[in-house]
Parts: sequence; structure tokens; C-alpha cells
Amino acid sequence: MNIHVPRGTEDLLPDVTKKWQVIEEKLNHLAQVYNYKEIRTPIFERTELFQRSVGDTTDIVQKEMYTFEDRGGRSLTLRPEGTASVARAYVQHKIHGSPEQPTKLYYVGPMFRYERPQQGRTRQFTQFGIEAIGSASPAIDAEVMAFAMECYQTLGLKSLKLVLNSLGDQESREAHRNALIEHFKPVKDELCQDCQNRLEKNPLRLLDCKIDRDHEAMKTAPSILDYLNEPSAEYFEQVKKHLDAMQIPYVVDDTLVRGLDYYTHTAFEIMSEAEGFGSITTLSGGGRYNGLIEELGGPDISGIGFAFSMERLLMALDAEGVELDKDESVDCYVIAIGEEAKYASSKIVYQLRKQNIKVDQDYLDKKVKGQFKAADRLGATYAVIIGEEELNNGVANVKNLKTGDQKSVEIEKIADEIKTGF
RNA sequence: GCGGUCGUGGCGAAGUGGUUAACGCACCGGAUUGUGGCUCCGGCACUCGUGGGUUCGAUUCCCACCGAUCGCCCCA
Repeated sequence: MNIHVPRGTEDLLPDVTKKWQVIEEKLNHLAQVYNYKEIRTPIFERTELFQRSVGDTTDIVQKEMYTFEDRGGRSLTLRPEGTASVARAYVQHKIHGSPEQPTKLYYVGPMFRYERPQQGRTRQFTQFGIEAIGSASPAIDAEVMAFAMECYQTLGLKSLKLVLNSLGDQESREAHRNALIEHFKPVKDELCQDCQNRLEKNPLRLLDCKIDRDHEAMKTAPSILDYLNEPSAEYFEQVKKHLDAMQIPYVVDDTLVRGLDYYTHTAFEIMSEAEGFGSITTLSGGGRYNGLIEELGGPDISGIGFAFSMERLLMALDAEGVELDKDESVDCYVIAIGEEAKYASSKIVYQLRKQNIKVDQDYLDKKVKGQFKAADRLGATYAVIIGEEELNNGVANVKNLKTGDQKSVEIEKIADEIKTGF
């Protein structure tokens, strides 16, 4: 066997890229409707960017980053997610000084995490995401969630669930964290090893442990929602009111914890409820990050965003049986009979293309029958047939392959004939 | 990182310790010297993921590696 793609990466061949193009077109359009502008950042960044933003204790930073040293001895990392880069660019270019606030950006591109590949999880995957930076209004939280849902709905997905939680501000988080530690300490020995480790580092994570899910202490664990201070609780209420106003259904789940350190207040996920979707149910996730910009050296400005993986989106579309149609068939196929006619064929093909007609011809020296078959396979509506006799008369036969009708047309007028149709 | 299953032509998929590795689809050629989609006939794997071992002999048995896949962890 020869060289294969590296583990956890894949080639997207034309029958798949076709779907991507359809999706990307719709997402680009949606972004415009919501007034988000595209940003493109490098595929790798200084390693410390992710350490500082995503968080040193997270799995992503601890064991999933593609980190390498370049020839100048700098530690670089292939980006594992998009928000950090966007925040970095925002600070670097002092976009907060721009008159257009909040700054609403979107991006699409490959992300990298060193993980054991399985369904819905590869080492290189593609995220589409948006970031709204510079507003602390609950209305924009709702907008981001509305956008997220609409990304899927516009493509025809139905089995979706928006799950919402609030992590509160720093003070609320701290209070809740302490309450969690107090709550689990007495039963620490009964928890799984992971949970025992998590207890000190990030007790929030205990809540969505699958192993200890049925433990008595889980059921009585303190909810973050009971520890939100007044402003945090009020903020959460307003976010929900905006969603209600837009009639966007959601479920509040106080065990929803997002994996990255920078989240504050609003955290949400969109899950697929489609049958046969495998063990992966999370399609996208997002939330508010109120300290991130400042952490990266910018002003005290808050933001909110979300991202989803294109690959999982494709999976969800498959699971729900949604077909993405894109007509790649050709308008016309030129069939040459005999050596001399090949020159005329090249000329006709070129001429038709100049007229914006999708056309192709044979490059395999096929016989007439083979050329007709090729025309069929490409879905051509018309065939232009040219042989010695036509050549001598300066004409070609134009045949409608759907109806079988055929007429003799002057070579210069083929394009017109096809555009008019018969 | 841990555990289970798997790896045969472009694709799907049988099969066996021993001189011809089924079949289906696709593809190519012919029946039909210049008019397709149907039908019929014919062709299409110096080789069974890679490397090593056992054996007179392995695609089939053993080991390692690589890869895929599912579950765990975690996430998009």
C-alpha cells in the first residue's frame, strides 16, 4: 500500500465537496442576513494563546493540541478551536476602536485536535462559527442561539434540541464551586477515579460524568442556578425572555458544562435527536466569554459565540435523510466522429464555454457509442455531433438527448440554438 | 490513552493450509464501420492492509505494525 492520509484526516472527494459547497453557500448567505462578516485567521498560532484562553486544565490543552516548534524555536500550535484566534485578532487590530459595534464575525476552517478518531471525531475537522464581540446585552446571546439553530434549520434538519444553561459570573461560579466541593467531599471515595481528580481541579465537570450519574450525591448536587448572584440571575432571565419572544424552544439543563475555561454566563449546546446518530449527539456548542478579551490584553469587553463542526452537520443530514441537491450535470456534450472533426470539436467546446454553457467532450478516443454514453453519464441535455460530412458543410447536428429531436445548425449558431432550447 | 470487532478488485461481498480466489455493481470491448439510455456475449485481482514467523506450501495459522470501526474518556 502506498501513502495514505494521516490518521484522523480525510480526503473529501467531489461527491462530498458538492454537499459542502451547498452548505457553505447557505451559511454564507445566513451570515449576511444576520449581518456577520467573515474573518480568516491563521491555521496555527503561538501556543500560549490557547493555553491562556482555552485554559491550562482543559483536555484540549493538556492532551489534544498539535504543538510543534518552528525553525526559530517558537512553540506553535495548530488551532484546536476558533474563538481564541478571533479574540486575538480583535485585540491585535484594536477592532474595539472601530465604529461598528458590536463586532460580528464568522469563520469557517479546519481545526485540529490530537485524539483517537471515531465517528464524528477526527484529528482535522472543520468548524463554522460566529463571534459577537463588544456587547453584554442578553439580546445578542439570543441572536447567537437563533443563528445557530437557523444554520441547521435552513438546511432542513428537524430533530434539534437547544440546551441552555448559565454559568454565572466569576462570583457566582466561585460560590457554586465551593458548594460542589463541600457537597462531594464526604463521598469522594465512592466516586470514579476521574471524578476524584475533577473534584479539586474542576468540580463542575463532575456533573456530567456518565459513570457516577446514578450516584445519590449527583441527584442532590447543588445547581449552579441556585448560586447565581442577582445580576447573573437577571441576565439569564432576560436571555430566556428574548428566546421566548422569538419563539425559539429550549431546555434548561443545569448540568450543561462547556469544556473550555473562558465561558461565563450563557452556555448552550445544540443536540441532534435523530435516530442512528451514534454516540455523538452534540452538534454545536457556544457561550459567553466575558473575561477573554481582557485576558488577551484587550479592554474589558465581553463576547459570545458558537461553533459547530461541518462533519457532524453532514452526519446529522445523513441521519435525517436530507438530500442536498446540486445540479452538476452538463448542458452539452460534443461528439466528434473522425480525426478531423476533433479540431472542430475543440473549437465548438471553447466557443460554447465562452457563452457560459457547461460543456465537455471526449478525451479518450472513444467511439461514437462511447461518446454518447459519456454524454448520458454527465447528464447532458444536448449533444453536438460533428463528422466529416458536417465539417464540409460548416454545420453540426445538435440533438436534444431528452427528446431525441435533432437539427442541423451552423457551427457559429450552436450556442444560440442551445440557449434558446428546442 | 484503554477495551471489542474488522482489513479480499474502483465499490459491495463470498471463500479455502495446496497448481483456475465465487458473485453483484461499475468500467471496457463486441453484437449495432456515424447516434445514447434496454438486451445478449466477452474482458477486467502476477493477488487477498504492511512486515516478519510457523509450514514442503499461506490469502487462509501465529506475532508485530499500520489503518478502519464501535465503546470509554472528552468534545465540535
